[in-house]
Amino acid sequence: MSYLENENEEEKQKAAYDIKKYRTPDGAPADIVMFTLTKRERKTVTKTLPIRELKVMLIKRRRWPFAGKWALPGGFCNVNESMYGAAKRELMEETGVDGGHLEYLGVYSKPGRDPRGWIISHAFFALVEEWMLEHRQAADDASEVGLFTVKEALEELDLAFDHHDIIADAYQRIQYQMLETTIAKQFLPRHFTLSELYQVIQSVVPDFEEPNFIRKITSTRSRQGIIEEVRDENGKPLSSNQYSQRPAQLYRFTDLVPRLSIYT
Amino acid sequence: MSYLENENEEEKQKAAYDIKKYRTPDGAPADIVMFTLTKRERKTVTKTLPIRELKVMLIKRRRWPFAGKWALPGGFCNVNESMYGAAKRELMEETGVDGGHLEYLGVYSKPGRDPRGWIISHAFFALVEEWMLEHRQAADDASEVGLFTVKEALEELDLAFDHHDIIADAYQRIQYQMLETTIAKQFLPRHFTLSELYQVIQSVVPDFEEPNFIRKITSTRSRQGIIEEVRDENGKPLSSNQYSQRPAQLYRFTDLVPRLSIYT
DNA sequence: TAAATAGTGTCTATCAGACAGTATGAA
DNA sequence: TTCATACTGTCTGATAGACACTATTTA
Repeated sequence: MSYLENENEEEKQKAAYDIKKYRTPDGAPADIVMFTLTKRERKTVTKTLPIRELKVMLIKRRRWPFAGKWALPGGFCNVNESMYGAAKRELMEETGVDGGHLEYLGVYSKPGRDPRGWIISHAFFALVEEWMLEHRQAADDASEVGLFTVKEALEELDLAFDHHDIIADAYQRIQYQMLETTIAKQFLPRHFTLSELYQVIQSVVPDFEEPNFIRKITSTRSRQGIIEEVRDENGKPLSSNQYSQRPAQLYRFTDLVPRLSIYT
Repeated sequence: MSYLENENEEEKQKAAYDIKKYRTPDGAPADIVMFTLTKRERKTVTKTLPIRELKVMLIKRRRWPFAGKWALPGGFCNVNESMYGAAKRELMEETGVDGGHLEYLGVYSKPGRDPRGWIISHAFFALVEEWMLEHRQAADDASEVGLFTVKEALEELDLAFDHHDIIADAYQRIQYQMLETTIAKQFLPRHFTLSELYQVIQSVVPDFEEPNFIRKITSTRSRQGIIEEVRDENGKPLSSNQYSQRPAQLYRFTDLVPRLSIYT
């Protein structure tokens, strides 16, 4: 039973509604902070871990506004898609790949942030693999593509719009998530050694230090937990000596979603 | 040095830019999930804790669309304010109070979510005190105001728009935050007993159970930590027998921001 | 054999978890 | 005195953190 007296009243109100009575936004783009963890083999005598560095992908704007400045890749949302859909489409256009981790970051709506008008931007962050960024085709409103360390992007570049703030926020978010969730798996092969895991964490959260890392993660939490040893069909532990002389046990993430609490 | 050949080129591009080339959104409202923890004294012989219940404030819509249905309070963002500013203004209009915890939740943009057109909604959640909701004045597009338990709101009411999803997401978020951050302080007086804290946590996260709660929180983490005993000017511990026969030690939250990690 | 990384032994202090027992003040 | 709530004692097994030690491979 409707609150309105009758259907007729509803129709009348609907007809009287004027969507253009107030000023409306001039656009709602999705901007994406695309993080990748580069992996560069070291040319040393002995086997060793590759150098991993967290980088962010930027494009140089060709047009007004902020022509010539580095900016986040992004594009306007269409009427028939959700913001997440727009971001997914953008990510696909930039990488040519439909995959990877894509997550909403927040809204950026400070008045005056875009000289084109009232533009409410939606930031996402994506975790992609390095090779995904190589197939990129220069889009219409962009020219060069660059991969920068987060430090470079935040401290050395003169970024377009409020993209400096967005990248800073995204960096903070990814650091939290690296420690509180299992997103490390986005940056690792399916099977990995504990040194690799440790290195991945450190390359995203430089302050992270845990002298007894292996001991700790293999003893308690993880054994009931978030990672597990990889074994072959006979139950024999699998190891790899790709990055070390002595072969190291391989691990994989389980599907367990860790829940943290400050009260337990 | 500019990427453009000269200032003239920039002016030309700017003049040629047509903001109305594409269809633009019809509005960007901020909708607020206002949580409050009601506190009802029990009429018992002996002193006891009040009953606390997590509730959400809804208003009954008077106009099309969804006239007669319960909905989140909210309103459209203006061109000269940020989304957060719009939410803050809404919160002020609804409660008459400029305070409390207000936090961004996310964007809701599924095509067709609003029959008025292309309306991209921004959800916030607020933690307010019960008395703040009493001074509310009926706004133009709303009539009744209601306080519902989250369970009622999610399971029994037929809500407007996609507000069911929004409330569900907000509920999940507040549950995480209750366990991972110190937002419990938003629901407690400045000085509180550990039973009160325990009760607040449980009223937001019903599954939370910790038999040795007092022991745990007073021994380790908290002693270096998130809460501390309240003492008078002579260093004598302060206690309260407001809710119990035997007076209980009072505590307060410190300014420490807890950092959790699955790897330590 | 030396070098490099992986992993274990071992020790101590602390913590978790259980549960019985004591303390305080109101009814 | 009884009752309700607030603690404390005490025990066991697990964990954290440090650091020396052993293991496995390559050069």
